[in-house]
Formats: sequence, C-alpha cells, structure tokens
Amino acid sequence: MSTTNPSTADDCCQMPDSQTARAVFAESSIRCTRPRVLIYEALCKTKSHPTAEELHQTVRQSDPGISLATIYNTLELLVDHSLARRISNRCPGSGANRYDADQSPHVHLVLDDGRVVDAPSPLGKQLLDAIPDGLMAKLAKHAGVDALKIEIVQDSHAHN
Amino acid sequence: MSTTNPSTADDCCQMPDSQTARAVFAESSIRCTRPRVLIYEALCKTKSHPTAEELHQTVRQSDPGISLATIYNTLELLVDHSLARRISNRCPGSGANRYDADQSPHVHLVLDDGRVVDAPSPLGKQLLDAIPDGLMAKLAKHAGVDALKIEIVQDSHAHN
DNA sequence: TTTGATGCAAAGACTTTGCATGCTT
DNA sequence: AAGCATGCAAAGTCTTTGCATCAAA
Repeated sequence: MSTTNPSTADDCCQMPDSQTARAVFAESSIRCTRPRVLIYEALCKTKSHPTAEELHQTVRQSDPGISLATIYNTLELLVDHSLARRISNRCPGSGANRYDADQSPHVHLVLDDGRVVDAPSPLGKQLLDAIPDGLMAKLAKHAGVDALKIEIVQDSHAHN
Repeated sequence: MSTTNPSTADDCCQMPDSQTARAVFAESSIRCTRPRVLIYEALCKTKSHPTAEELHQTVRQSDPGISLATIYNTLELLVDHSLARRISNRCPGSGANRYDADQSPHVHLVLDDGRVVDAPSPLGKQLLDAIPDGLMAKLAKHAGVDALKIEIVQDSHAHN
C-alpha cells in the first residue's frame, strides 16, 4: 500500500524527520517488510499508546493476514533499535504493555485505570523546562544507566 | 511543589504514622489477618519495589503456608484502599507488576531492564521542588482525574 | 455465629517461541 | 539464490477465580 498519509498538523504523529518507514529501517539495518511498515506507521500515527492487540486491530484493516505474533516480534525489534519505547503500564485486570514511537522528551500522564495519555503541549513543556539543568543526568548517573524514565508519584491529596 | 510534609525525613520504609498494620487496616475497615499483616509489613519495609512473586518469597520466610493467590488478593485489596500503588512497570521478558507502599510524593527511576528504584533523597526532592505550583493540579484536571502519575520520558542523548 | 479470607488448583490473559513457507535483498 | 521474517499454533508466564475450609469480628 502507498505511504500517503492524511495530513495532520501535529508532528508528534509523524515519522521522525518526515522519513519513510523504509528509510528509517534502512538506517537501522532492519529488513523492510510490509508488516513492519504497517506496524511502524500505525504506531507513529496514533496519538494513543496502543497495546499489541490494539495495534493488531489497526493493522488488520490494511492487511487482514498479519499475525499477532508478528506484532510482538516487530515491537520488540523496534524497541531493540530504539525506534519505539515500551511504556509498560498495565491496565488493571489486563496485562497488556503499551508502546510509543515518540522518541522526543515528553511527558505522559498515567491514569489510575491504566490509560496513558500525552501531557498537553504547553503544560508538558512547562514541566520539562522546569527541570533543573543537569538533574536528569545526575539521576541517570546515580542509576548507572544512560537513558532513564522518571515517574513522579503524586499524593492523592496534594494540591499543587 | 510545596512539600507540606514537615517532619520525618526518611519515613519511606516505615508504616504510615508509625501505626501498626492492625491500626492501618482498622482505619480502612479491612479485616486484619496474619497473611495481610505479613504482606503489608513486608511491602512497607522493603526499599525495593517487589513483584508479587518476590513478596511471596519474602513472606514465606515468616509463614511458609501463605499462598501466592493471597499475595495477589491482598495486593489488589491494598491498592483498592490506597494503601499501596501498582507501579506497573514490567520487566522485559517477565510480565510481573511491581508494588510500592510509599504513599508520599516521590520520584522513581525506571531503568531499561524494568527495575524501579527510588530517586536518592536530595535529587528527588530537588525535582519535586522544581515543579511549578499548580502544574500537577492542572495536569490532573486535564486528564480528568484526582490522582496522577507522571512519566518523564527522556531522550537518550539529552543533557539536562 | 456470621462473615469473609485462605489455600489449592484450574482457568484466563498476555507474550514468546519453533518450524515450514514465503518474501526481501 | 540466500537469508531472514512471517504465520500458525503450542508453550510459557503472570494473574485471576471457584470452592471448600478456616479464622476474624
């Protein structure tokens, strides 16, 4: 199928650098196949943070033959090559992982019911900007890792 | 962020307000049983963020007869009554949830391998303090919820 | 005594894996 | 043409549930 996507203004739902999936895969030396293109494009386009199953439903609309196992294999491949992140928040009662192709620094709001939504642009940026310079690096160093995800656990009764 | 939590510098490994488990359960109208006491105390005492299986191993040392199903039942009960939180970060290759009895605002570092550790006190506090007043409330309002957990997803190459 | 929790085991949900076939390079 | 990904299905983990028994209030 062609790579024509409906034009959207929000760049969080675009392929990085407006590259085609094929070009992105080439950069990472990943073999370009139809299922992989469909899966990666679907993940890039969505504003939600879908589970493997949700992604399967989406991709089936373009190619009903795609197997759920391929979704899992491809997601693992994408994560291994840093083309996607496993958000890893389970819905209560449902053990599904969630995935995100947005590679830029951003802020997720993790809801009680397991849903994960992006922080709205101005507020998310405000939060990122408020983080003191060097603090993330210090935290990463403390943990002994390069990349780091941080969770801010908020008291239910806090009012700030 | 205004920390309206005057005293107690490092009470993250204590029972809230130095209460006994029995008193905590009474406050929430939870029936007090030996397995529940052992599970809740173990969760409060540990500095790690254990999975149900890890907690089972710990609790078995005090009472070998405790069933894994009881661990799950009790953890769900604690979460329902806001005595614990599901951290919900899966270890890659292992689908286990992690749990945390620390109810105060604090910061988790989520490592690539699925481990979750607390941010060291000075750095974690620095981050919490840097959050503009009212921002968390705005984000919560945006999401339409009372309580909120926030994830800051950091670029691997970021230097702030 | 009444109510509800426990332990066991089986069922359920999500994810991973092995192998033959087919497609990408 | 060679090598790797796919699809299918089965196996593997983690979690939940049904039921008889037992403990807490």
